[in-house]
Order: sequence, then structure tokens, then C-alpha cells
Amino acid sequence: MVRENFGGFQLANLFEQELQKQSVFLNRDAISQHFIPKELPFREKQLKEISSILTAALQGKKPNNVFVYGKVGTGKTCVVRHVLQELQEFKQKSSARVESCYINCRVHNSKYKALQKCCKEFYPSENFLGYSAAFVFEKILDFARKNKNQVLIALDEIDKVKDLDELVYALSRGNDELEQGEGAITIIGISNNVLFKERLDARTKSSLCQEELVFAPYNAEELKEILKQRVEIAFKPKSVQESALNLAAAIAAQESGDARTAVLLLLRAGELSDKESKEKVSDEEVKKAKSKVEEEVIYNMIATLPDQEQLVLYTIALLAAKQKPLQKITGQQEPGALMSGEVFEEYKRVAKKFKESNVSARWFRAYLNELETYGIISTTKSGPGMVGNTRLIRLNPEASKVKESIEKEISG
DNA sequence: CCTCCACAGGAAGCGCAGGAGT
DNA sequence: ACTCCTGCGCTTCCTGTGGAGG
Repeated sequence: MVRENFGGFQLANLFEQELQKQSVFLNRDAISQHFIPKELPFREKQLKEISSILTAALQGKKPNNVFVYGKVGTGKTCVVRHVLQELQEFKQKSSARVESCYINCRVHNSKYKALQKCCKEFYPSENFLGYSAAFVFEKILDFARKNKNQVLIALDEIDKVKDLDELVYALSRGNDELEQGEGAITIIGISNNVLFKERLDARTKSSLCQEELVFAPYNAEELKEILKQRVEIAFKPKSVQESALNLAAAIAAQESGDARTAVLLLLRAGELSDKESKEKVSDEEVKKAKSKVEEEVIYNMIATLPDQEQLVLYTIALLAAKQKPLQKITGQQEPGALMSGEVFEEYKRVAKKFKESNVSARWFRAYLNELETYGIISTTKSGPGMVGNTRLIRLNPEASKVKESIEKEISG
């Protein structure tokens, strides 16, 4: 190994140095978002419920379809994948004919794409690209028929499927085509959109929702336990202070009850500790990680926003920063509140400056609503003291760095 | 009380891109 | 290769809403 000598100071190989750096992590992967833990605390009830529904498959009978919903980070995906995994393991020891596949509908977002993915799972060595939907579907039926398989299809983020009615209809019609004792197809739908169920076709709804499971958000105590468990496998012993862990749990519980943010918070805190060569993760790092995670979340969201919506948001951030006095307000409104009409006028100017066209006022209002549901801005109805019925717009404090983020996004 | 203001948000329809069927 | 179809982003048009002002 070549070593350079700078005035008597010996420089070790750069990578060697990096690798020798001490870390608070033991197994960093175990705290990444994609990691599926062996145990799922506070979800025993749901685990039992799903497995008791699916047990029928082991007896060669068709289980009811299941629809699982709850907010992000409440363990829906983990629970379903866990149960399917257990089922596969149990199958090895018995003679049951059960096959399952997991499909993320964010990626496979149409009937055709989802069926393709199914086929790929069941016939790994064959390729059905280019074949018609009917043919691909027939292949899946064959798969059930051939070995009298009970086929379980888990559709995650099922609300992303464009023609869901047709997909569900096709799959349930498939069951009619399969003779008694020839196997069957069961759907496990997962969604984090609670309202989405109501938008479904009545037939689809009754078919999909034969069994329903709701996942409530975790509270601070539960998040604490979950984090504790993850810390044990992901971090070196005693490298995370108890108070830091509690803080992370409390923050996540307050925000959303989302286990993913909680885990991400600790991951970032750990990285910060490493960076500063500290051997422990303390409150300080968690606090720093909090703003980092918030920024990350906001930045990621902004980056996926349509260009025009970014401009709308940018305009709001611009005006909020300027604290531009509002001419039309007669009463004394809280500072920083912007009137939607004025923002629209300014937005048109901003768009011109960037040599972009602008959307109509109607669509501008729709963008405002969207930005509000994302939690980047908040709006209130104009009350007494002001002419007309408008909305007062405020940039949420967590989104204070929006302007910089968008400038970065526009220039990059 | 009526009218005006300054919007909110529903409904219909339009042009386009991309995928399916032929 | 070609039409046909459909979802998507958007505009246009319209009705509704809540307060100010005469």
C-alpha cells in the first residue's frame, strides 16, 4: 500500500480511515425504511385477524377478500407481508397448496400491469410481455387450476390502480370460472386512503370489503417500544440515550403517529452522531434530525409537485417573506395572511418573469387546496372586517425554507 | 333589503399523450 | 402502422357564499 509522507505526518488510506471511524450503528440496514422486522409490536390483534381469515386457504377453501386501511406508517404493509411470509413457511411443512404474491400498485398501477406482475411471480422463468390482458389473466387461472392452488394476491396502495373496478371484477369473475375444488383467488387490498373506499363501484366494494381491518396510528408509548426494538438490532448497545429515544417517539407521535418518521428520525440522528464522531445519540441529535427530516420531507414533496404548483407555492413564500402589506384588508388581520386574489395576481407576474405561462384562477384555487392538504400552507375563510368571501393564506412555519428549496429546484 | 364585491368550488368540455385493440 | 379510447391537466362557465355598503 502506498503511503504518502507529508512532513513526517503519515496519511492513512482515505477509505481505511473512513472504515476505521467508529459508528453508533451496528446494522444500519435494520433501521432503513425497507426493513421488515421479525416482530410487530402492538399489531398482534391484526396479525391474528388476518391469519385467521387466511387459514381457510390452508384447508383448501377460499378465504374472504380482505381490505386493510390506515394511515401511512401504521404497519399495514409489514403485517400483510409478515403473514404471507409465515404462510409460505408453514406451507413447506404441510401439503397445503397456497401461493401468494405481493404487488405494489404504485408501480403496477393498472389492471394489465398488475396482472403482468402476478404472472411474473407465478411463472418466474417465462415472459408474458406483449400478450393480451385476457391471456395473462387466463395464465393466472391456470396456475390456480393446475395444482388446485389457493392464490392470494396482495395489492398494496390499491387506490393507485386506475381501472380498479375492472381488476377486482376480473379477479372475482375468475373465481366463478374455477370449478369447485380447483383453487381460488383471494384479494388482499391495502390502502392508506380511507375515503377511497367510498368512491368504489358498489359491486367492487362489496367484493373487496368482505373483511375489513383498520390500523390506527401508534401513540407515543407504542412508538417508544417500536423504536426500542429497532435500536437493539440497529445500534450498538447503549449508544442511544433513553431520553433521545423518548424524544423521537414523542415527536413522531405528535406529527402523525407514523412509525416510519420515527425510525427515520433515529436514523438521521445516528448519522449526525457519526459525523460528529460522538459515541452516543442524544436529544441534541434528535432535535437536529427533526428539522433535517422535516426539510427532507418538504423538499421531496416540492420536487414532485407540478411546475405550476411550485410557482404558486413560490409566490406564497415570496409574499410571506416580504410581508407585503395588503391593500384591500380594512380590518386588522394577523400578519402574514395573504388574500388569494392578490396571490394570484402576483403569481401571474412571477410566472411571466420565469417565462412560463400561468394557469387559470380556477386551477390556481385547486392548487391552493392541494397545497393545504399537503400541510404546506393553511387557509382560513375571511371573516368580518373584509369585503368579499375569500381565503386567507399562510405559509406553515415548518415550510419556512420553501423559498430556498424551490429556488434550488428551479435552478437545478 | 338589495346590490356589489371577491371570491369558492361544481360541471362540462377540450386537447393531448400514451396505451390497447386491430 | 393505424385508429380508437381513456385518463389527465386544464379552461370556461356558472352558481353559491358571506360580508360591506347604500
